[in-house]
Amino acid sequence: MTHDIYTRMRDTVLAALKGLDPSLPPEIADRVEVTPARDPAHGDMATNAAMVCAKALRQPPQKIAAALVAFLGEAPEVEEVTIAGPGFVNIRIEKPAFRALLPVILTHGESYGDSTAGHGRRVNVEYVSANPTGPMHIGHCRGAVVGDALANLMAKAGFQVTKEYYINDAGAQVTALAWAAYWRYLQAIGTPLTEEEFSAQVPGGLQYRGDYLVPVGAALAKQHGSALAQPDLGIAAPENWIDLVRDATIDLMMAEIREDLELLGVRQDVFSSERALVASGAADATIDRLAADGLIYEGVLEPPKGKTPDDWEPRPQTLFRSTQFGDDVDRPLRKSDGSNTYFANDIGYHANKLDRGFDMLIDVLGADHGGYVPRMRAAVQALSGGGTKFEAVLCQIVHIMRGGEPVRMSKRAGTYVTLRDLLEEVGRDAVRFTMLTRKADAQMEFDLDQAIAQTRDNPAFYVQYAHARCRSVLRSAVEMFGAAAIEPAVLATAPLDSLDDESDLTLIRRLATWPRTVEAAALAREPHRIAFFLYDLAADFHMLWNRGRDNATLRFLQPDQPAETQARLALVAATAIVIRSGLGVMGVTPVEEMR
RNA sequence: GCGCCCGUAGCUCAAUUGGAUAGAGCACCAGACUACGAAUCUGGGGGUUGGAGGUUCGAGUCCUUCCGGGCGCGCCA
Repeated sequence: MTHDIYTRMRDTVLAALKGLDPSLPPEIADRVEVTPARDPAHGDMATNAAMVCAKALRQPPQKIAAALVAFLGEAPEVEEVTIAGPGFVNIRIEKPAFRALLPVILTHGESYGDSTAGHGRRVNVEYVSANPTGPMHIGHCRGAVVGDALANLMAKAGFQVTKEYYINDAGAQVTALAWAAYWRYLQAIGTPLTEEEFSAQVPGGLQYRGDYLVPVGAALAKQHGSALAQPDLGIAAPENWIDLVRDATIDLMMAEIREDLELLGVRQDVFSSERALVASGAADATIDRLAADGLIYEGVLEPPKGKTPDDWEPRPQTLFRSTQFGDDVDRPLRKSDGSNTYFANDIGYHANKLDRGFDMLIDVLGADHGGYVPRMRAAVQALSGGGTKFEAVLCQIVHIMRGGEPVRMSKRAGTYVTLRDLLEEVGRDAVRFTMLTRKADAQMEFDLDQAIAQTRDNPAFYVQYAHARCRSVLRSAVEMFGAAAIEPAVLATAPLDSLDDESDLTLIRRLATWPRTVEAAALAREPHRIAFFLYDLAADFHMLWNRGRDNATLRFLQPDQPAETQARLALVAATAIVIRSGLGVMGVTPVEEMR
């Protein structure tokens, strides 16, 4: 049986509707929902059933509502049922039914809130996937946190999740990286060349001038001496060193990135290399597969309407018929030098994921890749025959704010903020929590002052503080009554009738919405909802705590009232469990104390 | 020019995916420490949800159209 009392009530409502008309169409029944009441004056929950079913049952909503009132009024745990507005049915639940949730939470621990909504479907969540051309920066951070939390969330909601990182280690950018690392190598062995002289010799000029490659150059020098250079320490023929330098540099950069991910608390299950994929011929094989289905052709694209690039010239290209699957234009797969476009390789990669048997592929991307989504969706649809869903979660840009002013990101001005800088200044927990306080697809301002603040306007702090307070109470309880007093199994048997204050019940009702919050957030792919839930839960708890100052009977620990104390400890322990569970989804530490 | 995303209190953002009187925090004003943690809490003012139409029992949410911002638009990834 589900732990979600709203789902249970919905089942009861559906049973009532079936009683009215056994032939109620499933698509109508699907629209019936039982939701927590927004206003406590309306009761505890409400259903739209009467309005939704009016047409199918050929009866006015009021009449259906009246029938529901009669039926639900007899249902167990129901205290009162009323009709409101155009046909809402408001339901008030007996308090013991809500209180009964506490033993459930205490018994199940953090698995309370787990859902089976995912039906064990195999999902691949790909995120971060930064080029290994430098350390991670703020731009990567949001995608990393959102992807990681989304994966955790979907796992909790009953999906079988694989976390994946796609290493973009093929193409022109890593060649440019190799040249940049080679420059640092030449410097390390004392080349007479100046940076400008060197740059003039590099195809496309020297990129990646950041000093993070200095250690790479030093490592190459240590291992190879001057063997990779000309005898005069000038530039040797690229074919003699470029593969070696590129491989070594990518390895070192990836090691760096993995370290950054570790510091951020992100651990992916699978790292896939674009270069390995290309080398295996997977991309070309996939193109052949599409060609066999008649989805590849040589053609000439029209220039974009209204804005023709200056250097536009009609050009025959190898194209994928993505328009057959809803894309705006067909997409090129080969560059003029015959090599694959990024898209072609990415098709190969997604085919690889399909071969691994996933039912669903989710890419967490930067919003600047939004235009890329339709073509990838088209490719996955073509390759899977529509059997596998492709989704993208787009992350909008993050603006860093300090002292009310935006921090301009500039490598030259030295205000470039790496992920490591951010973590050192703000801390992992605050970074992760703050990144999840906005819908992914909305621009956000990351206020450094706020993220460091130890006050209510820092949600990370506020929620962690609530958890710390819970643990503080439980520690005190151990001192007062012994360790056995806070054993979940013991607390689960506590008599709970004394939990009768409005703030007690508000907190319990909040705990009751945890399962549906998890499920809804997972199905909407919106991990930020967990952050908001926890913030509200923390607020309920802090409020109850302070009520105890005015009203001693609401204090958690009352040495002369063991029964009441036990009930309150059950509430505190259950709250701590749910906070811990939610923070677990977000990848934030549930701290024991804040001192 | 076309496509996608967005526009909600002075500011930063929510809104149970079409539900009832649109909610929090910050800022502002007024209050609460004899406490198990006052790093907290209580109360107050603040809104034509960018504008205008439409769909229906019901719209911040869906459709149309303007205005304003972001991103993208053939061999970058």
